[in-house]
This record gives sequence, structure tokens and C-alpha cells, in this order.
Amino acid sequence: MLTIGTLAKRTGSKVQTIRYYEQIGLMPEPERTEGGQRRYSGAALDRLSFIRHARDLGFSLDAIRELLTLSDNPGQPCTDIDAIAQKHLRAVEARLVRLEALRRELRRMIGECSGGAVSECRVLEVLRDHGECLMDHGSGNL
Amino acid sequence: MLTIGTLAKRTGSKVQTIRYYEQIGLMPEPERTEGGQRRYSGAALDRLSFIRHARDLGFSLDAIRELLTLSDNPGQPCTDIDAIAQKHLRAVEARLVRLEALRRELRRMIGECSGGAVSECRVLEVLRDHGECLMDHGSGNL
DNA sequence: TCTTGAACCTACAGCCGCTGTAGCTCCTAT
DNA sequence: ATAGGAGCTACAGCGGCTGTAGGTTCAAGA
Repeated sequence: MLTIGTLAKRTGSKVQTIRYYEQIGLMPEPERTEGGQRRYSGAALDRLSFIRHARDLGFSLDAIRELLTLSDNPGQPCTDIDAIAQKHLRAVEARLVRLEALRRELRRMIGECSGGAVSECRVLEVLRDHGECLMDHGSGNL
Repeated sequence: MLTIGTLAKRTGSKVQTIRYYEQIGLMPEPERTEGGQRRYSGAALDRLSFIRHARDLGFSLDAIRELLTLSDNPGQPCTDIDAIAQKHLRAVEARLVRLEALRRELRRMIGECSGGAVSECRVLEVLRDHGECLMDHGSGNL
């Protein structure tokens, strides 16, 4: 039986994060000592590792919840799992496209500034004049 | 004099966002009608356009606040402005590196899955077995 | 066995950058 | 005069944690 601190260390999480996962129903309520402290099983360690790893890969907690549910029916085809992963991949690709445009625009802006006075700063000019910029508006998250 | 709704339309913001910017001191308090409604000048339109545009480029509200302050001293050299922009560019580049690694890993994971049963799903296997994944842990935001 | 002090507990506030809601009041066009 | 679109304030909620305050429990050493 593992304490919450040990579980945290083994999975690279923070103690509060684990309690938070329990609170939102992502981790099940563990056993408690007589004094009320949480004690975790190996299964809890596995589950938390899964969650943390999926988080490292950028999956949302909702997606992870679904992945965990799906993994409880080992006989089913893994179509749904692949669909979640592919949807996430597409979101990542979209973000990449947008971030690349951002980088291009920032580089251009900075490159054009000759380092003179604020009044002639290209960075500010680009920010002021909408037409000078090639970025589109707030189309989602970076 | 512009109403808050007109200002919102012209800058592509939402009305609540404008009020929020006022609340956090990013936009100055505008004049009011006798009935208490906000009325904006052309200067306010310019300032809000600047803010929105900088947001489109991913600058944080804190960075924008600083940019706006710096732009009030047109005689100074624009070193500080360039520093802010460059710091932001570096952050964007770092995020790109991480997102590219993410894409690579997701593609690999999805590509290896042959579409059989959940119990043999490569996606779940990779998520379970830490050692199979080439991603590093939670080193900052995606 | 007792004492320390590290680790645990709950409850709640705060982060960023908005967005949405409820329940009003105001302004303007007909 | 009236209708209704637009404005107002105040506050809660999103995601995914993180940090704090103020208290309790557990395990190791004396």
C-alpha cells in the first residue's frame, strides 16, 4: 500500500493533482487508514501512470476519461480509441500550422526593426496597423 | 463617440472582453452618458485594436501592458520592445519543438495500431508503458 | 513509551483570458 | 408612448491544476 506522496513521486505528479483527479472522478476513491489517510494499490499506480502519460501527450482529461472507459472492454474493436487519438492528432496539427504562421510573423516583425527609437519601431507599427500583418484573427488557440 | 457594441464590432472583440480589459486596467475608463453607458473615442479604438492584434500574435496581457507603456515614450530606443517580442518568439519556438515531438509520437502510436481488439491496441499500450514513448514529461505547456 | 516533525488532511482561493448568465436599465426608432 | 435591442453590474464557470492556512496523523529515533 502506497501513500499519496509515494504515488506522486513514482508518477511524477503532485499530491494535490492526485487529490484533484479523485475529486473529479478520474481516480477512484482509495482506501483509508484509521486516521483517514489515503492508501493506494498497484492498480491505482497503473491508472495514474496512464493518466499522466496521456497528459504528457496532450490529451484532455475528458479524452483520458473516455480512453480509460474504453480500455475496460478489452474485447471490443479499438475503433473508438483510434478515433480519439486521431482527433487529438488533428488538433495538434492544426495548432502547429497556426504556431508556424505566428513564428513567421514574429520573425518578420522583429527582423524589420532596425533598433532605433520607439517612434520608428517596426514591432509597434505592425501591431498598430492591422493591414501589415499576415496573421488571421483569433481562430482558436495557439 | 462609439458605443461599446460598435467598438466590439470594429475590433472583432466581444463586449464583455472590453469591459474585462477595463476592469484589469488595460483599457482606460471611458466617458459615460448620463444614463451610465460607456462612450469611446477614436483613441480607445486604436488602443483596443493594438491589444487585439497583439493577442492574435499570442502576446500575454502582461506583455501587452508593457508594450503599451513603452510606446508612450516615443523618444526612447526600442530595445525593450524588441526584447519582449524576442522573448515571445523564443517561447513560440519552444512550443513548436514540443508540439512537433508530440505529433511525431502520436503519428507513430496511431500508425502502429492495426485496428484489432482493444486488448491489443497499440495506442493503449503506448499510454500504459512508459518506456515505449519518446516524449519527455510535462516540460511546460504544449 | 514518548516526542518530534515530515507528511498527511480539508477547504478554499487564485492563475489566465475570457465567456456566459441573471436581472435589471437605457436609448432610439417608429 | 412604446417596444425591443443594447447596455449595465455582479458573479460564476471553463481547464488543469497550484498554493495556502490551519489542523491531524504516522513513523522513526531517543
